[in-house]
Amino acid sequence: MCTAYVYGVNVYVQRKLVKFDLEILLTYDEGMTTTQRPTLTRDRIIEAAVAYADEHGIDALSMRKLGAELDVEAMSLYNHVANKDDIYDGMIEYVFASLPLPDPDADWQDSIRFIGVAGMDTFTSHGWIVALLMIRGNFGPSALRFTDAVIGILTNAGFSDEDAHHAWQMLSSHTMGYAFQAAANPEGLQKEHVDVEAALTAAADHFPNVARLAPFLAQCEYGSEYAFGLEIIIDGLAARLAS
Amino acid sequence: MCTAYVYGVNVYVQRKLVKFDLEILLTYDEGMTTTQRPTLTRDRIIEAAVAYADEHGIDALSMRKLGAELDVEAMSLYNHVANKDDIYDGMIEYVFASLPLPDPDADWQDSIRFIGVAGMDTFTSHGWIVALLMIRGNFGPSALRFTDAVIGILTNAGFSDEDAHHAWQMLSSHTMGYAFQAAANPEGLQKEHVDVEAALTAAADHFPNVARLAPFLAQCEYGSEYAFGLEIIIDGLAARLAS
DNA sequence: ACCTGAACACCGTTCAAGT
DNA sequence: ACCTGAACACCGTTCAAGT
Repeated sequence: MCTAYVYGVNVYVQRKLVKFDLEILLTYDEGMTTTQRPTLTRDRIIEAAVAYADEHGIDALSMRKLGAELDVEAMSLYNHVANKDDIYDGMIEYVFASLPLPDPDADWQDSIRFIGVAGMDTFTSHGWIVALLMIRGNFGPSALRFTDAVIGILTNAGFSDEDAHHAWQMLSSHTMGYAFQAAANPEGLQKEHVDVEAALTAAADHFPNVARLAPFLAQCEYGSEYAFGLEIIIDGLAARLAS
Repeated sequence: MCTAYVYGVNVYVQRKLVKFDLEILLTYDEGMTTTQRPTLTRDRIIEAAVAYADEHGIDALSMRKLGAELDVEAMSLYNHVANKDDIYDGMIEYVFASLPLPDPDADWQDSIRFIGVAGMDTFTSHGWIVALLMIRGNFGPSALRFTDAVIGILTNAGFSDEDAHHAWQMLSSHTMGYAFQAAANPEGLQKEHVDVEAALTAAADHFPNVARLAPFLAQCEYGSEYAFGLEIIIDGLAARLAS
């Protein structure tokens, strides 16, 4: 891609690794007689991995393809990253670091709502995160910072430690459950899968209830479904707090 | 493993593919002068895949290892199964087929509770199912049968189609969310991961709330947490039904 | 110090050749 | 009809060799 590479003359070009910027960089490179590429760093590798997984899915991400994306042999990655699991951990950290936290003065219910909706947004825009969390867990600093903030909101609201833990488990399960459903949604699946609505209506004889709800199931808006359930959970927690 | 194999003289030995039975079969085989193995079928392949994934995890499952488990070359599997995805679909079907349905005369709240707890049990005893559902979706006959039953319970209880859909999404997200958490739980993760409780308490300076809840987080009983949340959801749905 | 090519031990899958 | 061995195009990762 970069047509020439002068060894030892690495000029760092500040950029994000989105496709658009990448093209600009390449155009820029080709205009030069002596071209250079930005030095390889762990951060650049992680960003490239996130961008690649966003576009092609996590299963398509390989060390060789990631290297090609960065204009480098796969083996060069190992100079900046321990192994592929290390890249996975970096990707998880990257996503959790991007989660916003609410205004500390806000009411606990508003805070929980804000965090929930923002988290759901982030997780659905990086559909691979659920799969990654299942393999690697989530104990990086950003994940801990996030967990700490939510638990802090709950205990400040008056929940006991035990109830705060209940609430945390419930909220995170609700969020991960919907993020999972959104990611496992046929739209997100491989194309070779049969059209779902057709499959559902075809099964009308044996599964009348499913057939009747087929329109709802086929065009489910997970974001608003999530919000609907979140209100029920918040109400339930508030009732428990009041008693 | 089977020392000799007389071509064309396959005697089917009824058995389940659990380790114990396998050993019995092998002992039996070695005692015979002319040994035989059960004919290969799709069902036997699926059962072996489920047993293998239960024991070694879904990532360790490969066509070659699965073949070895069945005393056959990997390529023989393709005579009974389209490809690995087909095996995945069979494994999902196998799990959903094992889900029990409640007494049709039971109260809707008891029915939902029964289905939820039984589902959570099944999903946690096959920890790989969440990952598989994320790759392949769940539109086999048993999954549809299960979905149909739950929706039927809700509509019989008086929920509108739209509210039944809301409730279904919420219940399945809750269940998949907890199944996900249980599967992503450090106990289920690779051993090389750092001891979580130690990591949490070490982070005490920066994350006081997490540190305070460390005991709860480390020894979380997902089954009872699930049941706790399920009650809140059922209460919320009942309140919505009453209004 | 960082990048690379060849190599190793694995994958899923195809296909012609066996019985 | 079913099983197999060799082969192909991929993996993650190691390591000695380059600059």
